[in-house]
Amino acid sequence: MTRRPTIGDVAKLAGVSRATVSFVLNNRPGVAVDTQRRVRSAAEELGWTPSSSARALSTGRARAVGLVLAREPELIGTDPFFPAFMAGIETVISETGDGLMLQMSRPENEVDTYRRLAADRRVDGVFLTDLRADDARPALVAELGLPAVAVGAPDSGTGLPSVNLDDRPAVREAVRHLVDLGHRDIAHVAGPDEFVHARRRRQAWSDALAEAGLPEGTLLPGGFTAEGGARATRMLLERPTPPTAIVYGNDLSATAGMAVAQDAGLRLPQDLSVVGFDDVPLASYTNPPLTTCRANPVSWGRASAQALVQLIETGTTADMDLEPATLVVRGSTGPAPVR
Amino acid sequence: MTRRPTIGDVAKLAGVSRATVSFVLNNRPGVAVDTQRRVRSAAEELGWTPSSSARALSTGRARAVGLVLAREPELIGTDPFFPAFMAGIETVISETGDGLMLQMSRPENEVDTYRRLAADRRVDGVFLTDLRADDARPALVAELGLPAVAVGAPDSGTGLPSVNLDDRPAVREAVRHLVDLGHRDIAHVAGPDEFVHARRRRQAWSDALAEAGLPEGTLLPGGFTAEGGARATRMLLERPTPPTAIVYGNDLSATAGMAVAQDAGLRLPQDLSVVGFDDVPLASYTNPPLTTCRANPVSWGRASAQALVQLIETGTTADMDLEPATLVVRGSTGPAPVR
DNA sequence: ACCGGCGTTTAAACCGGTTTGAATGATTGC
DNA sequence: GCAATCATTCAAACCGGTTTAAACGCCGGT
Repeated sequence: MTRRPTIGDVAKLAGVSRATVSFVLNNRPGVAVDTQRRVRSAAEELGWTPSSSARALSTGRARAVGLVLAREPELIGTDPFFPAFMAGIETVISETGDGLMLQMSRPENEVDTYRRLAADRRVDGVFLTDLRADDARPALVAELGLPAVAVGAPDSGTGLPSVNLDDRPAVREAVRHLVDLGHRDIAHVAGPDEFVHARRRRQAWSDALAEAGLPEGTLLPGGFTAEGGARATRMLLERPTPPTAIVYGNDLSATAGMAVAQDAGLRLPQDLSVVGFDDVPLASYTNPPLTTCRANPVSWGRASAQALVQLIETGTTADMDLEPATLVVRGSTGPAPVR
Repeated sequence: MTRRPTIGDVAKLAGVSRATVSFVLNNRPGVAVDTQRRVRSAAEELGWTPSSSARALSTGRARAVGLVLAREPELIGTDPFFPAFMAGIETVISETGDGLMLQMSRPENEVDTYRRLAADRRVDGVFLTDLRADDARPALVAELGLPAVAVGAPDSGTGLPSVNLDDRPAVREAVRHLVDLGHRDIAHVAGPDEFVHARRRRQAWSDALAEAGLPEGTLLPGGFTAEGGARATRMLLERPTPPTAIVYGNDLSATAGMAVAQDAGLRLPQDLSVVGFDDVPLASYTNPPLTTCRANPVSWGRASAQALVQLIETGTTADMDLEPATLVVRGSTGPAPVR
C-alpha cells in the first residue's frame, strides 16, 4: 500500500510549487490556463484529493455541520421527521462536499454534547431542533461562538436565525374540518409540552375551538408515543361523554389510538373521528386511512442547511418561513355521530 | 471574541513546553505528577481542548466513522433500523470522543459517496449496510484501503469482517407457529430481493415450509413499503384460494396488509393471520396487535461499532454473531379458518 | 538602456497538534 | 570524584494543506 499522494507530489509532477497547486484547486484567479491544465492532469494522474484535516487546520473551517439528536433512545426510531430532515440537509451540504456529523445523546446530556461538538471544532455550525420552552442551548451556542440555526422556533427571543414551518394552519384546518362535520367535542392528545412544536399544535387546536365558538376541549398528554396515545385514548373513551373526535399530536399516537378505539368496539369514523400529524408512509394504509397533517421535513432540512451554510459563510442569515403544513383528509374522519 | 486557546497557551501558562502538554493530554508515561497537575489545571483554566483537525492532521486519524445511507429518499423515514442502529454506534464511539459522519445518497450514487468519504479521509472506517447480492462495495473499500465492516452479510465471500444478526430463526419460528395453528397455505410478501437480509428472510420462510412438509408457498414482492405490502396483499386476496396466513418482510408492509385485509371485510386473525418483522413501536398497538419478529438493532450497532473501532486500531477483528431475532406472538395470528 | 507595471509563480510562514532524539539535572555505582 | 544511568523535559521536525509578500520574466514606453 503506497502512501497516498500529497499536494507536494502533485506539485512536483506538474513542475510547479505547492502554492500554485493550491491556487488551482481553489480556482483562484491569476494562474495561467496552461499551468492549470498541467496541475489538474497531474492531480488526476495521481488520484489526489486534498486531505480534509489539513485543509481544516489551515482554514479553520471543518466543512461539516452538526446535528444533535437528543431523544430518549426508545423514541429515536419512531419519528419520521429526522430521517427526512437529514435527507434535506444532505442535499444542500453534499453539493459543496461538506459533511454531516451526527451526535445522539440522551436529553440530559444534551448540553455536554454541544459543548464537545464546539470544543472539538469538528463542525462549523449546528442545528437546534426540538427546541423547548426554556431551552439552554441558544445561550450555550452564543457563549461558545458556535453558529446555529433554530429549527422551528419562530416566536423565540433566542436571537438565533430560525427556519420555520408553521404547524398551526393544518391543525386549525383539521378542527374546522371536524366542526364542519358536526363535531362539538374535540379532544387533543398532545406531545410533550416542553417541545415548542407540541405546544404550538396544542395552541392551534385550542384556538380553533375558540374560533368556532366551542368550549375548551379535553386535553391529554400522549408523549408522541404509541403507548401514550393508546393510554390517552383509553382515558378519553372511559369518560361519561367521550369526545366524538380526537386530534393527536402525531401519527404514531393517532394510529395507536385508532387501534384502542376499534378494540373497544367503536367503528371509525362512524363513532369516532381521528386526526394525526406527520403523514407517515403508513398513514394512507391504516384502516381506515388516517386523516392527518402533512408538513415537508425534507424542504425544512434543505432550508435549514442553506441558512446554516450562509450563516457560517457570511455571519448572518435571514429568518425563513416555509410553506405551512396542510390537512390531508382521508377516511378516519367523518360526520359526528348523532347522540 | 478572543481567539480560542492553543496548546501553546497552555504550555506557557503551565511553564512547560508544548510537547509536555501533549504528553499529559495523551497520558503518556514519563511526566512528573506535579507537572501533570500544573498542565491540567492550566488547561482547565483556559478551557482548552485540542483541536480535532490539528490532531487529525498529525496523527493521520480522523477519529470518526462513516455511515452511508443509500436508500430511496421516500424509504428513508420508514425504516426503524437505522435510527436504532445509529444509536448503538453512538454508545460505543462517544466513549472515546469519536464522531459519526452520516452520508445519505441515492442508491445509484452510492459508490461515489464511499469514494469521497475515503478520498477526504474524514473517516477512519465505514459500515457497509444493506449489502446486496452482487455488491461492489467490498471490492471498493478494499481498493481504497478503507477499513470496513459488513453489517449482516455472513455468507459473503467479501473478505470483510462482518457482524451478524440472524433473521432466520425468527422467521422459521413464525412459520412453525402458523403451522401449529393449522395453517397450510402461508404466503410471503418479501422485501427487495437484492438485499441480503430480504433474501434471507424469504429463504427462511421457504425452508420452514419445506421442513413442515408443505408445498412451496406463494411469494410476492412487497418492497418493504406500505404501498408494496398493500398491493401484494390485494393480489393475494384476489386469488381463487387466498392464503390463510401471510408472513411479511417487515412491519410496515404487514400493517398496510392488515388494513387492506380488513378493508376487504376479513376479520383478523379469524380469517387471516399476519406476521411482520421488526417489532416497531406501533406493532403492539395495531388492531389486532401485530405478531412479529424482533431483532435488536441497537446491540447490532454497538457490536458493529466495536468491531470497526478494533479493526481501525489493530488492523483485524473477528466476525461476530449476535443473538438471533425471535418471534413475538401477539393477536394478529390465530387458528387457521376451517374451509 | 532603463524603468514601471503587469501577469504569473514561488519561498516561507502559518494553522495546532504529535513525535523523535537530544539535553538536562539528579541519582547511583564504583 | 567521576562516569553511567535514569527520569524528566524540550527544541525542532513533521503532518498537508493555505496564504502572504516578494520575486520573476516580459512587455511597452521614454
